Amino acid sequence: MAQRADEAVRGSKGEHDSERSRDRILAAALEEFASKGFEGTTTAEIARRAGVTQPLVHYHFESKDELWRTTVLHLLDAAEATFGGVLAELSDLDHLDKLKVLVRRLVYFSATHPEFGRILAYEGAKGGERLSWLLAQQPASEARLFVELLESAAQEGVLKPLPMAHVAACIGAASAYVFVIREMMRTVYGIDVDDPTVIDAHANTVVELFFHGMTVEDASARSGTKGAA
Amino acid sequence: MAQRADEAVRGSKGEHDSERSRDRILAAALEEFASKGFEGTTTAEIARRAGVTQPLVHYHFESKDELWRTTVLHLLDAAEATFGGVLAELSDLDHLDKLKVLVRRLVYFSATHPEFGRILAYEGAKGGERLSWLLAQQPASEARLFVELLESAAQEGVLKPLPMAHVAACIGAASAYVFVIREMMRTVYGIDVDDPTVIDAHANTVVELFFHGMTVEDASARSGTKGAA
DNA sequence: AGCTCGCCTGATCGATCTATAAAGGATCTT
DNA sequence: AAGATCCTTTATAGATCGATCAGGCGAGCT
Repeated sequence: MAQRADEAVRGSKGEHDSERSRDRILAAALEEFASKGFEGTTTAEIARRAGVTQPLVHYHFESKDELWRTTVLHLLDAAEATFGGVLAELSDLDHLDKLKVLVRRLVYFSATHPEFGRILAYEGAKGGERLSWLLAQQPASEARLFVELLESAAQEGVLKPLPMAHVAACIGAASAYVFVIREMMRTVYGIDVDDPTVIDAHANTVVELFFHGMTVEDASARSGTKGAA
Repeated sequence: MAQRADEAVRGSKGEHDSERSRDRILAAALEEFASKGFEGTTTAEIARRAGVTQPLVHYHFESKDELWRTTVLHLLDAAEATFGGVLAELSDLDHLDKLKVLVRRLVYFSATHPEFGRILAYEGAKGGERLSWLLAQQPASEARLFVELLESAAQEGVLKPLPMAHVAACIGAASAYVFVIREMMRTVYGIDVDDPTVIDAHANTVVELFFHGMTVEDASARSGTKGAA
């Protein structure tokens, strides 16, 4: 119709915008799929948000399903960029320090890519083909790798003997959830999870909670108890 | 069509089944809304799952929206049954014990009513009228009450000075998430979150993690470190 | 200039969506 | 036995869904 928004902004350069349109559609799809789930998302709304017509979505992406998979692959690329090779980079550290870095990175990733947690919650709840496909891409094996690291640390004696799959799930949940339920955090607590200060505070809180607990244990005056505002 | 399933089971008694149908629709709606979100759910699928025809859904509930609200109200009733008056019941305990009981109850509620966490994640991500309505029913104020309890404990010196809204969010997330992403826990870790043993293990893990942390702190041989299988 | 190729749009199809209308049948009242 | 009431169904309206198709338009090649 009338929404083309920035055609004029690009000016008379007349450069290709095929890539441009495709990217806009992908970005719009990410928002839509993350906030309404697969079934609740319509290609028409994606197109509207991207400022293109609905058939163009099917020109660039064969089907709604393929668009979803492409969207998720982009998210997984971002995850790869954040976590890829991190274990090699941290190979000099002991298990505990390794875990701390990983947890902070997980919080950071969740804050910058809350859509991942949302899609995971959405698909992880009901199962089905899309979940199987998603997990088969790699995150399942990476999750198990994280569990193995926890178990190594436990065998080493630096972590308590806990069911590490549960621990991993708890850490993942605590890291991601506040960013997943963005609007609720704002409404209930008045917290803006996009605020970098808030992200730091959350990372500090998660690390402190999971590594040392929230209880003040007698007289142990640990050093790094920096609970931000 | 042909799905009436249990008409014969009821036998010749000829009792009213209006209540029966209504309840079946509500139960079906709960499953559907929780697993596909509001937009992704169709009244036809709810009817199919309940074994009734689609117009009957609109006979018992004015609209899809009203059906959603009624469904959520039922969930909130269950929450009220689990948490209502619990603070009075625990008024003799100190803050730390109070919190431990509350956390265990939260895990239990999340395990028996995973739909609540799913709907909360779904609506809490995107905001909007339904989220506002949901929060206005009461859970927002109860969440703040929980935060206040945490803050009291901190002022008393038994908890560390942490941003308690974050702590509350972490506890809620860690308690509920494994049950929310039921299918994913099964696929990735092979854990069946419906197993009572697993629920207990999770409660133990959450309490241990949040109160004392997962790190083995020097020589402190705490008593209650019962990490299940 | 004419042709081709890639990007994009308008028109539209069949399926499915929420919701309504009309009527069938069981039960109860009188 | 007739009528009223409640629960339920079939039929269907009007909107919207994912997807297809034919055509338009601009850039680049010949």
